[in-house]
Amino acid sequence: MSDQQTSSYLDSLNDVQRQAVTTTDGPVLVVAGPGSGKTRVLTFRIAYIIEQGTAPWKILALTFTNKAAREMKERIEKVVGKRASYIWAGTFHSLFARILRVEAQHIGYPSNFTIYDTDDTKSLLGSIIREMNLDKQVYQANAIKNRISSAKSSLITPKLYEKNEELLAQDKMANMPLVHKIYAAYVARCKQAGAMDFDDLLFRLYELLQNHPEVVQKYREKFKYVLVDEFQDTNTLQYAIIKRLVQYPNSPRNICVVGDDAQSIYAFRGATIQNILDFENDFGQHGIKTFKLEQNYRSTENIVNTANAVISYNKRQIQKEIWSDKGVGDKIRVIKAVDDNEEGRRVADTILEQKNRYHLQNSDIAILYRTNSQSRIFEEYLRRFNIAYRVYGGLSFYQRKEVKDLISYLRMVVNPNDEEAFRRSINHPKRGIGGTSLAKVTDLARQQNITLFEALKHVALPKRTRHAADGYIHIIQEAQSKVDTANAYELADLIAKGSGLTDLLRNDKSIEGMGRLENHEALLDGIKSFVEEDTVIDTDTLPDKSLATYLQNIALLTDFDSNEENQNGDVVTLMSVHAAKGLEYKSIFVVGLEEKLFPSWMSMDSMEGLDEERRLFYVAITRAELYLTLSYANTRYRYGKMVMNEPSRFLAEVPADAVESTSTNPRSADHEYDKVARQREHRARVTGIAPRTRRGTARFAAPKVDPATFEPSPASEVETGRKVLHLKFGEGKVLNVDGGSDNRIATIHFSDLPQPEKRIMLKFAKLQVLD
DNA sequence: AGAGCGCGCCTTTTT
DNA sequence: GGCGCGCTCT
Repeated sequence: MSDQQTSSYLDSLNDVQRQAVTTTDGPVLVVAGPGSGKTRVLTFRIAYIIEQGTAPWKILALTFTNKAAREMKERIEKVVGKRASYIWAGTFHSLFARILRVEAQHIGYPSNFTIYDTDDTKSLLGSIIREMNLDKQVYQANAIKNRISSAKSSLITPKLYEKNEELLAQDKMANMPLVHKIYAAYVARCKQAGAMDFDDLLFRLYELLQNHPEVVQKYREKFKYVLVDEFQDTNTLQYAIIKRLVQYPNSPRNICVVGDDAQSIYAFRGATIQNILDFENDFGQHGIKTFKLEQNYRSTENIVNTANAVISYNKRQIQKEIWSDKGVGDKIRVIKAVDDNEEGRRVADTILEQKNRYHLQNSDIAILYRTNSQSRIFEEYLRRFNIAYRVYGGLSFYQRKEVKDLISYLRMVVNPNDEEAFRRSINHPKRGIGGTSLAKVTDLARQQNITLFEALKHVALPKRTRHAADGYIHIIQEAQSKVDTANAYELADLIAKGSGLTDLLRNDKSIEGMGRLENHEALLDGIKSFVEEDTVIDTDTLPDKSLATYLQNIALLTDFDSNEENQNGDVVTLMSVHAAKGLEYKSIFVVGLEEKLFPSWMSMDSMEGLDEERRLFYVAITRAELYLTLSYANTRYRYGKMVMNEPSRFLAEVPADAVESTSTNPRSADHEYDKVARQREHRARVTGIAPRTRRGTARFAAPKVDPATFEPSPASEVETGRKVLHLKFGEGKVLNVDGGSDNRIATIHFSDLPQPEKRIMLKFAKLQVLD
């Protein structure tokens, strides 16, 4: 790459940023305030390392969300080109899962292991608690899940737990002395099922690196540069893994961590800002360099000063001075509403007003709340005001019941040991295998130490039930027999029809039922587009379109990630403050600023809890570029009961001179609107049909090309220079074809796309050669 | 074995 | 105010 290009992006940085980018060797700590260009530093740093001659696949960049990773890769690609796709950039969970699949045999797991999500974990814990004859009111699956999760995050195995007086005492206090037994059983059952939960993806990797010198050696040699984003949100376990990778004799210790103690908001998940302090100790004697990014390029002075004032109420923090030169800006507006309905209406009303007055797009605006359940009321009023919106978080697409039902069958096909998938699919659709039969199956499985699926094959059952069981076994095995030849969509289609799931949903004519069918079909569409149109992403691992690969891909997706291609609509964003981290909007509404809600009642009994809530408020405020509106309601409905709320203490911490003095409440909504709204509300109450929310709708793009006239050509005809048509991406020109004869990959330029260049596997893609 | 009904829990935040 | 689970009746 030319010096010119190098200097052009380095020139766009300020002094500290540039030093943070070019100090590539040895340990580096970057303390980055909000809006200080942290992502720019990270991406330019990686680009710079590549330009200095390091191969992209020797760089490991760890983030917390897929979105952050994707954004980083895209921005690096703009500087260094397609080489960027070889960088190991991704979330802790997804990259570690990738390594674990390769190394699975070392730890006695199949490489096709299942990833248990939160529901699977809770359900398995429920089974264990039931089998141990414990009172589930006392032993709550959720609480135990958290105990186990934090044990794993602190590197405590069941064996260590059993010997840990402090943990045992805590459990006794909570009247749950047998948690350690449940923990041990849970780990054993996961292993037996060939499954890992989210924490296992970290913990098992840690154990792998700990116990297998040749494996840790391999990855130490592989990763010459390690970068960690949002370091303040790492937990002990994550930091332990990082250290394992970079702390060894004669290591260059090329590690760069970027974080902001003021934005640490995941302590509840075991994250600890202690890691930042420890980092300075752990790497202190190896010439650690610290850079503080203190200039905020995002927000007006009013917003930055408010944020500074608020965070100063926290005791422990790394000293820094965040400043802005973007001008004073508008004052902060506070909306005081009598109840949650009025809050919803006034926020929607203010959004309209801002759109008019400042010429804002919907996409310039976000509403942030403490708990996902608060979204409903805003959805309602935005809909009434005809403002397009999108809700992030809450139930993700892949957590919907009807989606999980089909996926549980697919999981059985890939990993028949998967206990939770078995339990979920065995009697849904109903085929007459209820509790009694299942108990027989479970008994046999325990007796002979075989999986539930194996036990089902051999257990003695009444004739009718046997027949039903054979039907279930047949459909799973039929799919299994094709697993090596059929792609994910062919198998999913076979299962959807063969299991009776599609028919079951088709026969449900209720409104909810139709929504479920829609989601079921959206899932199948999604699998289809995975098979037909997916581009090459993981160049490192074997790219293929198998069901196993599909399941691996979706296991770690959140609501955020499932629809990046076509979410560019002009919509107002609604999400929790946690989900908003790293994002920015011209106008931000932080709502529900009430005691017991924000700060949450759960964290109000401790200083640490309150400090974390305050950091959360800090994160919320600092998302705003130009306009910040805070709102609260005196009363709101909770569990259908009206509760009174004091305004949040955080409101009192906002400097008075930053707030609009004339409390210019937005004029109350006009009467015409109110009348319509009331009528609609009345109708909803009478019919019992709630207005449909937008959450349940399908999110997969319609093809740009008319499928009726589309005629795919044989892959062999796709050659460099050819003009081709792609169902989803439209017309494109083949720039290059590489890869072996069996695995040809074409680089195609689609002029209609924001990111025109796609790498497409010819084996699966359907392309029509035009000339 | 399944349908129907009532009870109780729920709401922090996420990979 | 809604959902899931378990109990009861068929």
